[in-house]
Amino acid sequence: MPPARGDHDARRRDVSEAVWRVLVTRGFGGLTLRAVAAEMDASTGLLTHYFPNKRALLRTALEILAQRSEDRPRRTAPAEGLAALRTALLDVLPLTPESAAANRIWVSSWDVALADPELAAEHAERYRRSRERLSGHVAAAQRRGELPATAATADLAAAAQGFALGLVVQSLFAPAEFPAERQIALLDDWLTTWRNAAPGPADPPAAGSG
Amino acid sequence: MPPARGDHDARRRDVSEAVWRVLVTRGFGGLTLRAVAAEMDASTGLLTHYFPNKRALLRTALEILAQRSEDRPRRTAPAEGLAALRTALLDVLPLTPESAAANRIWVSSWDVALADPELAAEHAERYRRSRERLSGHVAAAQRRGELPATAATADLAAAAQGFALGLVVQSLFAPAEFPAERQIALLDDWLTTWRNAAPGPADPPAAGSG
DNA sequence: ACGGGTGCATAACAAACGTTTGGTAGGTAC
DNA sequence: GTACCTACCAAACGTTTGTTATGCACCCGT
Repeated sequence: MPPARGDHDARRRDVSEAVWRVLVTRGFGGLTLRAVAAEMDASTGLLTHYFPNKRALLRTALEILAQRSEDRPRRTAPAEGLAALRTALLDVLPLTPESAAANRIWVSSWDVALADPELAAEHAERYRRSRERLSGHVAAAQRRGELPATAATADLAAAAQGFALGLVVQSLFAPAEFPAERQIALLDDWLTTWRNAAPGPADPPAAGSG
Repeated sequence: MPPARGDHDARRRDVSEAVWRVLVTRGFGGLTLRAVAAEMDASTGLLTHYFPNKRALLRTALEILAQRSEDRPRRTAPAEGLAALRTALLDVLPLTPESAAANRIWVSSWDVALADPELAAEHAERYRRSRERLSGHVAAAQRRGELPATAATADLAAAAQGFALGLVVQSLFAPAEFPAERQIALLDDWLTTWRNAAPGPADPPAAGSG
């Protein structure tokens, strides 16, 4: 039996957290084994002991990133329908410094991910799942008459995710222009507009035909 | 007088295009002087002859990226108001392979940009200008009653840009799920929903109440 | 036609990179 | 106590990075 089996996973988590800290300050372009090792006052030998190569380290870093996004202290749970959708989107936005750091890493990861088909597929899968989760809330909201039932559920979910993602990017580059209150206000305006379209005061001229 | 004055700028453009091609396939993480040199069948000596260092090369690469976005064959011009806003957003979306490549590079650039305050500031400025351009169309649409006058012009412009940016990211990672027609449909649904909110089911049209 | 400066390749450079190796400390099993 | 396995360090490996130095070929004004 290995002497310290439980320590193994804990150590891996230590490494991942050091990776996290490096990514926050230097991005993926500055992610090197030496930087990570220095960040945790260790040697590169330690890293290679727990990860076969840099790619594996990077992969688990992205997993940690995804997990942190899921395990992050959720704002609420009991809400349903449109309120639940709002909550889910609020959880994504960089409203706090911690969330801003996490989002910063997310955005940075898109460079490596887009350059590597395998990583791109994993990222795509994550966003697909996120969209499915949102779809659940959208569907509930549609049943409750809080969102227009005429629109496709998946389309509304995609629009919601897109709106949140875009707002994240804008906020990261111009934090002064997009303080937390404004991000929330923009989201609420958007949700309200869509909810007001729910009963539908009749939309004959809507005409999606370009 | 230099023997080939016109050639100089032309050569710089050649280099920039090679940079472009490298970025499309390998992203900013794979942008090296040797890769660029090989891409244009030249040596690294040529690169250093036209650019003092890699940072300068990267900087002009980002400028080329911005310029290409501006010089790209615009869809139309005569449109005004909501139609102009729609056109401007359509110009951003990755509806064609070329636009997808350009957007891919945009997204990739966020990693280097976020890690470098100077580049981040330049990026932020570009997005701010883009938002201002959109604001012009939004304001016109509001005057025409095509968008709710109750909402702040800047907020609507920010929401529009956010929506487009987020849709770009989603489309890049899941091109199969977001073909051009769906991107357009999502955008039109979004615009239509907002336009239907313009007269306001409870608000008198164009009433300027505080 | 001929010197001078430009345009660029060739080649070297130190630094930093990911990875590999040899070895030590300390715990567990027998 | 002996054998062994895990955890880890220190150092070195060969490669790739950005940058610099040297030298040749061409075009130009004179």
